[in-house]
Amino acid sequence: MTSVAGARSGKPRYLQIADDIEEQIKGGRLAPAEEVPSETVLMERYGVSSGTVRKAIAELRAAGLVETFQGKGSFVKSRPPVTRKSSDRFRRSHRRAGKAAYIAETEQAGVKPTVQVLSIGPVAAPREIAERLGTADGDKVLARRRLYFSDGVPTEEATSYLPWSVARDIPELFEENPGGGGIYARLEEHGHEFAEYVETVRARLATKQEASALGLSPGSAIIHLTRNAVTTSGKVVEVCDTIMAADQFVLDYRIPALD
Amino acid sequence: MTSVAGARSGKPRYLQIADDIEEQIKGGRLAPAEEVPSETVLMERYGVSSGTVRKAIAELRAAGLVETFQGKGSFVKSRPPVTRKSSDRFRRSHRRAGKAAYIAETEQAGVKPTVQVLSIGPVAAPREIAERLGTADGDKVLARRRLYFSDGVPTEEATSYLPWSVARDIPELFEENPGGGGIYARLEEHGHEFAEYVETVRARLATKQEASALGLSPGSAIIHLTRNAVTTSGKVVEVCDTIMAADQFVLDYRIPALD
DNA sequence: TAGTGGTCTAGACCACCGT
DNA sequence: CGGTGGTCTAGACCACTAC
Repeated sequence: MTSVAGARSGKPRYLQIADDIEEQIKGGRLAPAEEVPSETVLMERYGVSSGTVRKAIAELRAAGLVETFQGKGSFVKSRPPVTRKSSDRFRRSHRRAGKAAYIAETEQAGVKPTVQVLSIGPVAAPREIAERLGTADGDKVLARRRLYFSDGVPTEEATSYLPWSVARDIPELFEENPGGGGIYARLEEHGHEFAEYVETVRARLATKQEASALGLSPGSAIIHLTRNAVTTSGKVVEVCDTIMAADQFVLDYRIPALD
Repeated sequence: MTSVAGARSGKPRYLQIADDIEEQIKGGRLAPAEEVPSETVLMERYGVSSGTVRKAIAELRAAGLVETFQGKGSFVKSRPPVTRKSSDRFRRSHRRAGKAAYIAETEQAGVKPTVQVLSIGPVAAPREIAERLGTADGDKVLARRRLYFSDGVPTEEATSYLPWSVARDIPELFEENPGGGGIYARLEEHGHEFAEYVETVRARLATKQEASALGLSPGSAIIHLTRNAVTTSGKVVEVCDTIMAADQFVLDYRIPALD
């Protein structure tokens, strides 16, 4: 019956509560990784019902300030270090030094990189991938799916697609560890000399699957990067499709001035 | 008392409802700009209470499929055309043809571009901008803030910063319309020959201000792009800071293979 | 004034986590 | 087991829109 609620001061109660907790976080009174008071406690403290508290927490989650775990509670997010993806990470000199692109760039950021291979094997090429590879929709391609971690935190899920005609001759591409310098080094050893890489960047909200794969709260932003590796003969020998947690990456690109 | 609910088939009811409506949209049974049935109707149709219907609609809103207006209803979003930002948009030939970068790229996408100048004038350089320009924090710089529209829909808010020492000699930079080819054409006319542009891409959720400036629902993803314009003498003569609606842009970059 | 979405209540049961 | 968050109900009142 109450009703009461609503716009005592213009602003919805759940936003007032969210703002209050946000200030406590930003003011340091709630430290990173610390547990936010439970819903029961907050209901009593603010004199509201469960639904209102839950909307407030949902607001904080959407803002990326807390994450919640069923049965455990809500916790202040610790802001993880940013990994900078700079556009010189594909230099041959890195590969000659035995470093794949991911290792080269994250080491630079002072983060310990690890990789987990999720699957390697033939698949039917999805439409967009086939278009980029210049093959037909559904053609057999080699897919290498892997998950990258920075200091143990999953940050990036990447799938490389290679035309079967290219991949079948290079046995290392079917190994979990393709050897020093990564798959690009192996491709160059087999006569595929790279001329350029073309990257396409999109950003959007994470789907449920992506969020859980990267350990994100639903509603987080992700960067979707697709890269074509183009050889001097103009052939696309690899397409890499990557989903990254947006808050952990900054992408740098240099564009030469042209006429 | 009921309770009932919960996991009849593993999946929460509100997600089932959201999925059902999503299929109706993707299957074309709910056309773009069409009104989604009202909450009252949906409550009856699915036999659930208001809260459940509201969560389902919230899910669709988060996925960017519908937008809702208080007192009017929820409507299927018409998917606006994607503007592709390709990395050759700074070619001099575009400028010689009298086209600024934004015009060149959106025309290509078949969209009618318009620009609204929000402000032009001296400001104290924010820290990150000063760093990029190579001046001191708080130095006087010329700021040009403008809002870009595609087919009348706000899509991008950009602020250009130029060192005062560069800007003061070029009167056109203080005009709303800097003339054919945009400010880059004027800078080149005054002896600043560009060597390269360095772009930094970030993605995150929109703040409240950004969301309202771009007409987005809060919680939408945005792309934050910052560009340095570097001359052949190595000087940064402009820094452009841009906030874009993530669902309206795809960024393309070409990275030459280097040793 | 009738209909819409926006907020809120005071409960309920479920699923998960720790002890 | 008790505590946590996750889902849901069946209402209520408020604010806005359209007629």
